[in-house]
Amino acid sequence: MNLKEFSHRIGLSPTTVSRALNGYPEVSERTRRKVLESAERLGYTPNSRAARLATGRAMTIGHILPLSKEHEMVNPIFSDFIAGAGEQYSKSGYDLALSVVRDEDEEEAYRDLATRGVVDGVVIHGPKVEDPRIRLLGELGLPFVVHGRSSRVPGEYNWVDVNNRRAFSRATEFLLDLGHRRIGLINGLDGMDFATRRLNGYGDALAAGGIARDPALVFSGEMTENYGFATTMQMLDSREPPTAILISSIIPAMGARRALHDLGIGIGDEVSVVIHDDDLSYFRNEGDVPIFTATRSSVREAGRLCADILLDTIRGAQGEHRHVLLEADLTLGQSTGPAPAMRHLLDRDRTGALRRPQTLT
Amino acid sequence: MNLKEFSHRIGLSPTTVSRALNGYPEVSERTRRKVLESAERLGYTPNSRAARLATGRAMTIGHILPLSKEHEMVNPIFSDFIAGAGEQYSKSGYDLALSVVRDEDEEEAYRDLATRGVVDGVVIHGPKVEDPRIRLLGELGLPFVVHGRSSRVPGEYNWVDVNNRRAFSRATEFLLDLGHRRIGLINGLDGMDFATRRLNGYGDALAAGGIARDPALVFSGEMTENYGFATTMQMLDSREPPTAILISSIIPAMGARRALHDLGIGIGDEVSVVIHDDDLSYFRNEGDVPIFTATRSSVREAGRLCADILLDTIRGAQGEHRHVLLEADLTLGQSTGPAPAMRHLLDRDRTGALRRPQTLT
DNA sequence: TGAGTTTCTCAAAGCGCTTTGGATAACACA
DNA sequence: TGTGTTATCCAAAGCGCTTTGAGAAACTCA
Repeated sequence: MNLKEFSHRIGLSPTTVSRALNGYPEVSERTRRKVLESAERLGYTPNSRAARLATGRAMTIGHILPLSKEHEMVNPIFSDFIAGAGEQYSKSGYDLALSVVRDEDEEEAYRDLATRGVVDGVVIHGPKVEDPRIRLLGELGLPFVVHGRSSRVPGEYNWVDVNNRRAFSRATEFLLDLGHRRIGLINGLDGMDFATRRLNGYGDALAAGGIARDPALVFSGEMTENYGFATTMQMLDSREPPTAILISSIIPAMGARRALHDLGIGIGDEVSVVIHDDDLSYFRNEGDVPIFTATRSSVREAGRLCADILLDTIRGAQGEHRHVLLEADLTLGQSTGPAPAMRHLLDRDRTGALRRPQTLT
Repeated sequence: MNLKEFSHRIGLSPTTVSRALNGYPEVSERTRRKVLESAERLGYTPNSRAARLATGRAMTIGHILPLSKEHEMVNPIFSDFIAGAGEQYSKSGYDLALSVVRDEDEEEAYRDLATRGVVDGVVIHGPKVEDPRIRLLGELGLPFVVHGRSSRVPGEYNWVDVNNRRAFSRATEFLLDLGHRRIGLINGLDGMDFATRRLNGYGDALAAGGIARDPALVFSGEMTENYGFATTMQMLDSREPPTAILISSIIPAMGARRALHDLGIGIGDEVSVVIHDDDLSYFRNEGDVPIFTATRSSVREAGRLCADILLDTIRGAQGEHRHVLLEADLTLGQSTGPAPAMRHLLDRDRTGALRRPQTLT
């Protein structure tokens, strides 16, 4: 049923019905209620295709899901982010358009979305250092928000990010306080902005503690289970293995755990592990005492925030660009303990931080 | 730039340009090339909003991502499925619309997509036994394909499914052959069609082996890491613990592994584990010898197949509904070995199946 | 009762494309 | 030169809605 027929059936003009449905003030509350109720009863919903053409608004937000060239891997945080953002879109009557493209076609995909007019704005995922997409979208005049930030990009833009540098310097400090001196870092892919910031945070804390950075203890790569396994194996197989490891995501942490178990090394005992936890819905780091000591920040919440900011921008919130910097909280889990050399201090332990991990057997 | 201006600039009529761009035969190859090239050069792309209204086609496929009520969990296979399907959509010039809704609003969401005319077809994810969505979409007249199947639903429909029953009966037989007699099953949520079929497959093999099903060894729930941990703990804490466990996904398998390690039980040694592996891109069960013995079937491939079938249906492939039943292959990993009581047979082992797992230390 | 206000109707333009049908131009062949 | 074919053009309708402006009807208040 279309507007013409519907309005005819309920004895009103198309104009009035359209106004009633779109909340214009020229129609009385009584009529509006009547229209809304009749629409419900007769099952009339305006055709979005027509409305989009008429208004010039797509009422749609675009997300681009790039498949990494190497492993054709999907970003594991993507679906939780989308869940958060999608919730907000629905509330505001917006749809979500998802384009799956190979890495190298990503810029073209943004251009395409813009010129075809199928979205009113987009979200940039996984920004790299000096990410070219930010400039591109500025030129295209398409509103956007970045999940993360991009270092060394001139100008202002909307973003929502975790304070990665701070999170990783705190995590490193925490390990230093426990007496660890050789601390490994299993980081994200080189060139990713978040990975750079985490590396800097790690470096900050080491420098403050007067410890030299050992390149043999720092890894970057795509964050799979196997990557965590292989890097952990490599570190522990070396002449000077670390006593603690920092891991950028819970997924490679699974691999690290597997490596440590295979080697018969106790976690939180002989080797401590701290992870960054995106609070993925299908992979919660939970329990009375969480499995891993972690810096945590909900990626779903970040999705909600990005959506809110983008929708505000699209609805014409003039003025400055908006930024949200989320602090990650450090939560204590079973995976950390004093460095082996520090074990004799255990009796004197009075801080929660130095408590030995619970054992479950 | 719109069609009018573009066609004027290149000295052709809008009609001819539209025909050239849409591949109609009334235009010569020479002109078509000229149009295509000029469009590229001047950056003209038809406005999709207008095209959609004019043609009555949305050129968009809808996917609904329901958030489970209990844990607000996102289906972890969703993003890989989408990656597969999305690839095919792009190739055919289709867009993907994603709606994130709470569980209980899902049917309403399909209705909405249909009446608003924003999609030409939809994919049904995670079908339950007697899933009401199938009937609903039939009534709405919206083309669809189901990823999975739904038992006890009358009538025909398009689907792509793994032979879950066969996969799990084979996995169970495999364990029986290794001498296991008490085999646990950590399954998906009750009521999910795939979970029912897997349970049946497990039951088939036990029955064929003359073994009674012990309800204390069968679990169903949302497939999180913690679920795998808790159920494994519970089973092994019982008076008659299993010597082997079947797990419906690699994610709870992580939890099971954690439980076994915490209890100091050797995997593949004291307790064997077989998983179903969806071949998730961020969580591959790989290695020279895979971590887990597994029944494997790529969910991304399933996404591609679903997309192909749906697009064919939309493009008017008349005739019967299409079905694809994928067989899962059983791949041997490090997580299985003969049942403890069978250990004395090891010397006589001549089959690959009975080979003890490699150890990495 | 008349002026002002509110509510609704009507007619029409416009969004930018697709699609149809008939007219015209260009070309080939006899 | 005429006929038939092919390539292009033009004008116009239509997709189903939004939005505007002008005017009629109903109501409110002095």
